Amino acid sequence: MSTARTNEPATSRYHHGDLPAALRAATVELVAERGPVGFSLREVARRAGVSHAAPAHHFGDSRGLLTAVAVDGFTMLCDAFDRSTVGVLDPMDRLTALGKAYVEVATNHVGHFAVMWSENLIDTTDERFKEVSGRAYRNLVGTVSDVARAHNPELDVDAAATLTWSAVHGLAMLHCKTGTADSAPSNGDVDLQRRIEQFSSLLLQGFAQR
Amino acid sequence: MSTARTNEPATSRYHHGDLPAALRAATVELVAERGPVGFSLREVARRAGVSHAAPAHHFGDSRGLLTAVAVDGFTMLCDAFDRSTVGVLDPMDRLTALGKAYVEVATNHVGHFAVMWSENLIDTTDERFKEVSGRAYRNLVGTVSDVARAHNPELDVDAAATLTWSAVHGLAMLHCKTGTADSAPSNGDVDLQRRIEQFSSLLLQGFAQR
DNA sequence: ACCCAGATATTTACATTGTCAAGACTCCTC
DNA sequence: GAGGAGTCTTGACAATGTAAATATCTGGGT
Repeated sequence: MSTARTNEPATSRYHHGDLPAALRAATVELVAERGPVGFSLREVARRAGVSHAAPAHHFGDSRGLLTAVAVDGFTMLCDAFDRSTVGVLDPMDRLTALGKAYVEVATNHVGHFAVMWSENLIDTTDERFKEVSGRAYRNLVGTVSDVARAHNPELDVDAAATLTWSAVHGLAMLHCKTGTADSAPSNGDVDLQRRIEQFSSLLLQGFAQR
Repeated sequence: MSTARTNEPATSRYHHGDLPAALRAATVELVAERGPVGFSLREVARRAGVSHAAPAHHFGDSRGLLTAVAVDGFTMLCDAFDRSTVGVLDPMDRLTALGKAYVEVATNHVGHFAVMWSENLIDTTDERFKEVSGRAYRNLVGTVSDVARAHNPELDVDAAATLTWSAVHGLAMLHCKTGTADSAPSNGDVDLQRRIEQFSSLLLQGFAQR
């Protein structure tokens, strides 16, 4: 009879089982509630049911944990990008699909998303972070480039890509209200999904024109 | 013989002279150095040469001081908007002028700018904040609306305005690196001024098309 | 000239946080 | 079933934000 270790409540054991995962989850939850600034290492430890110094062993410091969460978020974004464009051939349709995927991640993973763009809280020089965030960006740039190649050879690809990235990022930022109540310039009450379609349409009209 | 109060070094006096202004200045400086997260009320007080509790009397708490700085920033933005469009009649030229003014403020007032968009650190329900940030936004929306009226009656003004705001904001965000070293998706080495011109061109092409 | 009320700044105090170092516990391997 | 690596806790320290009590200055009325 082996002891039913795996069925025992994690709280009763000295070793947590999968503390890193629990800490990531608690972080995401906390950030979604209080915003990236309301994050606290000790509160995360509290929610995971461990002592305040436990996270250090797995993630180093506060920045390390948040960076790990940011990497998770960008990984999800890359996956969503890939899923959204599989089988889609027309470059314009692909670009629209990327936009929708971006919004989807921003909406369904508010905690991750807020951390991903809190550049002051994470280590943007982290290798894994650079790799995965760069991959997401390159996916977008490549698709914009395809649009140009297909519809408008004279398009400044670099400028168009930056514009697209800025627009979709700015939109997500304006829409992503974590922690604090509601904010200033009013995001309007138009839902995000519809918004991204409008953006795609407007941007693509500009891109396709020669 | 009146005592030369006004000529004495401020440090020797119990009363500071204009502490609110000194605290705002110290805040802007500190944020420009260490980013909005590196901000600390005690450090600001230290730089202003007063005790750590002095700011409370003028700004309430930490959030109050940052909110005041954000209001200053948006006020400067509104002023820059007004200055940039005086005498400019064509709606498209006006819109481009607004974009340049925005970038100018973002570039020349990094500290203010970082605080303006740190929604988690300021009180976005503050009346003065809502007034002045709303005014800036309305200025932009109105101009986009004028573009539509002049060149394309069928343009969805609301969508176009949000896109413009998102784009210019996203760009400024990606470009505005306070505190931390350098960041991820690489803003490229194209300078901001040129970038905003490219954006204007691309966006306006899309807007003008029917 | 004097004094006092209100504004301004300091001092003291306390709870919270991030990080470090030292110790306790557990699990796996030999 | 002992040892060692990995995991978690405990205790401590400096820094921070905020509140309350105290000290100092300023300006105006008498």
